[in-house]
Amino acid sequence: MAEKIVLIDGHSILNRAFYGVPDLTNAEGLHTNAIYGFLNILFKILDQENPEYLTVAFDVHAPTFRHEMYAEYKGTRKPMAEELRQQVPVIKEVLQAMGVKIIEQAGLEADDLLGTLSGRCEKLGMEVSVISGDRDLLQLATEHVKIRIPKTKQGRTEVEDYYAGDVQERYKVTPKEFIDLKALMGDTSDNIPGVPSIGEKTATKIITEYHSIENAYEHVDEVKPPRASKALKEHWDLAVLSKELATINMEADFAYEIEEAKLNNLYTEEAYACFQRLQFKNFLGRFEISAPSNKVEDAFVRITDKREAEKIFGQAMEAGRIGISIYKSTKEALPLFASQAGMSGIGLCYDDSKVYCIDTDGEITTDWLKEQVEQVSAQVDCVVLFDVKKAMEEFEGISRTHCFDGIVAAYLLNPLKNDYNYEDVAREQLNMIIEEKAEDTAKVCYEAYTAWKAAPILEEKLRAVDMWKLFTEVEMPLVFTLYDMEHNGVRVEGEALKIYGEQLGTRIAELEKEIHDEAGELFNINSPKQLGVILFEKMGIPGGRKTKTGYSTAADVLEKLAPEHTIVSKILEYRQLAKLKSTYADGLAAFIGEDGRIHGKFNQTITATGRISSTEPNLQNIPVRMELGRLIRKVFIPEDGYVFVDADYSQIELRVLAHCSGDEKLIEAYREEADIHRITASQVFHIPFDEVTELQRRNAKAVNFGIVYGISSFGLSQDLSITRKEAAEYIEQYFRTYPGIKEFLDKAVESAKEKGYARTLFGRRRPVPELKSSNFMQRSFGERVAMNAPIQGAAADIMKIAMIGVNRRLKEQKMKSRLVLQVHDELLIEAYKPEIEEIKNILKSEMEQAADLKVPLEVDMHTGTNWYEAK
DNA sequence: TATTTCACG
DNA sequence: ACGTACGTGAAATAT
Repeated sequence: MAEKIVLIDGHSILNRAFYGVPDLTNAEGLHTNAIYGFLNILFKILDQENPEYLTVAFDVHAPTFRHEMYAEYKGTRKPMAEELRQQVPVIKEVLQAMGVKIIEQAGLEADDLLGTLSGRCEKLGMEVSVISGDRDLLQLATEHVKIRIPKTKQGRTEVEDYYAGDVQERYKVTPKEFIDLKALMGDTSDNIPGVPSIGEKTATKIITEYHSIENAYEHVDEVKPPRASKALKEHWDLAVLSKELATINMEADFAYEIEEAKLNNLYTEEAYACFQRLQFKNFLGRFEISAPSNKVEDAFVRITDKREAEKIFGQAMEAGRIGISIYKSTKEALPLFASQAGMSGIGLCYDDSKVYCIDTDGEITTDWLKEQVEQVSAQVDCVVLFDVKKAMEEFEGISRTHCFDGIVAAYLLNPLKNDYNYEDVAREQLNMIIEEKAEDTAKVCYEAYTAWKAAPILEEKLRAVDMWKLFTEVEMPLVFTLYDMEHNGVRVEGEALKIYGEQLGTRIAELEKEIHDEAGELFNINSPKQLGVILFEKMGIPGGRKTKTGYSTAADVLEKLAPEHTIVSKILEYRQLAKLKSTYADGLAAFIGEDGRIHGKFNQTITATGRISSTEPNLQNIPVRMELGRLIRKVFIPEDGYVFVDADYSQIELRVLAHCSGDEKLIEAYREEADIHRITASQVFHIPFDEVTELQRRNAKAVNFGIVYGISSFGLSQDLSITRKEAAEYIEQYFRTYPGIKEFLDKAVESAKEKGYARTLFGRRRPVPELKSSNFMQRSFGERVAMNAPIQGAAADIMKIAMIGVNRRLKEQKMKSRLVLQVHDELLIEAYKPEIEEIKNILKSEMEQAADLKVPLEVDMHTGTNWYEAK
């Protein structure tokens, strides 16, 4: 059997993949759809052909790939979309990592490289497959050179194959004649002009008869139809030029060593790393779990002997920095008790030579281990862990001043990722790939090693981007503040919650019956799909917006219909109650612990802007706007002998904006400490303060909010139910009144475009990759993000600083009062009655002094015997 | 697992 | 011509 080579037209396949695969992005915000599609095609071809050789050809300069959708517009060559452009170097990296031969040569197009190579290989007696999305290459087909054109049909890629005979069959001309065919009919997508007024039909007729344009020209007077004859005479120069353009050079001069194209194992460690970074999980299965030749693993030691462990902890005490990891055995604990399963060992690393896994299997008890770790933590300069807050479930007493949390550091460096773990840190910071299927001992050692090894690198990077201070003075202390808050929990009255839920249940059942009666049939009201059909088809109510799956039944759509149709208002009420019952009444009840309190999680590494998030349950979205929902807050109660003190910042984001923009008028407005929205209305609409109407105030308020979100006329018009034009006028008027703000927002966008990230007062960064998008919508989103992130982020920073301060005071003064909730601009403290006044002082001063802005930070405070009263 | 809806700042 | 406000999380249904 002859040897086989596969030749790939790199840009053509990448381009095809880009438009054929829906947009994908990895955690870093890098677009990956074209790479994914390319590899899909590559693997499919390789699986089918199993060739001995493989080569991918690229053009050196590919600045003007046209958008397929614009191909019909003659001569319009759009610059390559940014989302595609950024993937070109990455696919080359991936191919290199897989050991695939890449050729590119200045001055030569990929076509010429492919043509020449296919000829050379055929002469060597090989079978050649050329993979391209471009039909131009059909001229290369012979009996041994097969042109393969992948097509994406309904998500699946199918490949059309053309040997010389297939070209003849499909186009009625030989591959060589195909060039002449192109010369006559032209190809707008490839900037080949062709002869005017000659299309595919005529061209085929002429070439099948005369076999070449030259021969046709010799018999030009006989060429039929007369229209074509005339065109050929008049535009002969165009035909010649077109033929030249369409002809692929098969004699190009470039060096190529066939042995370099020999296909070896594609599934290398480097390739594995690439695929992990790109998050191509379904390709990872192609990799054999090859044992890593990692030297680090030789340093792993499992310790079960207490004497040895003592010695090791003794040495660790002397170290400057230690890395620690925890593992909980999954084997022994029954799933039912998994949540209670204690620690069964730790990983410990304090230098390059050894990484220990200290196990509680033998005489070493968990309590002893905890004691050792806590003692060591106080001795060394730096204890590195991944997820310190979680580790504190085991090591409550760990040093609060010497900790370095690897995931928090990784989050600051890139807050856009979905999750943070030591495997990613090892890969990103240490260039080390950790195999998935490592054993417990290996895993725990790898984690401890990564912690120890990566910390100085993370520190260096944080310093380099000016976030070291933010990390050490805000984020790390916050870890412990959040731990305390979670640990404290908030008391919730389960019995009252149950009654509330039951009341909702009764009313929900009534509404359900009424709705079904009016609809005339039983259906699931919770299903937007079924509901849409009932309302807009069966009942014939004029539907509004559509979603990608059907009619929108969102509240703002239904509200417009409610006055006309009683069923719609009942549905709205049903929705509201169903939400309250499922999410809040039943939802919260499930989280009440044995101690009668909810210990929700406060997450530090979730949001892109620096805010904290709340889960299991979400305690940051307890209803407040509607009275019925707000009643839920009555079940949040303090312990006996305590009351709630609730403190919230007054318009912290607008104040941050006033400070950052330095706009004199806005700053002045805040110094007057009056109703800011009213002042805004008065200044924007040129009306005396006292004559501002409620409507004007509401509009001004909406604009103020809009500014913080990254204003757009569309968004504002939606919010105020006005036309886009009117909204645009409001905005323009606003910017005229506060020119400093306009300037600030413009600069925020400009700076983010230039630097690639938005930045807060305190140095926190948020990358904004969308700003580089060629897609208008994406780019506009990026612009709004660039305006919003510095404001929302700085407000988050300020609150974090305040929380740390408040918690520190509580501890320093050994108070019984405790911090229980944070809701972005609000803190809730369960205050011991004798301490109430002091708590108020602490809250006020720590919150107002958290940052020194050009406008005062103002805090509103209330007390109450439940959260409803205290707000 | 994705989509839709809706609760909060 | 494009089709949106910024940031979250949970529940339910559809796939």
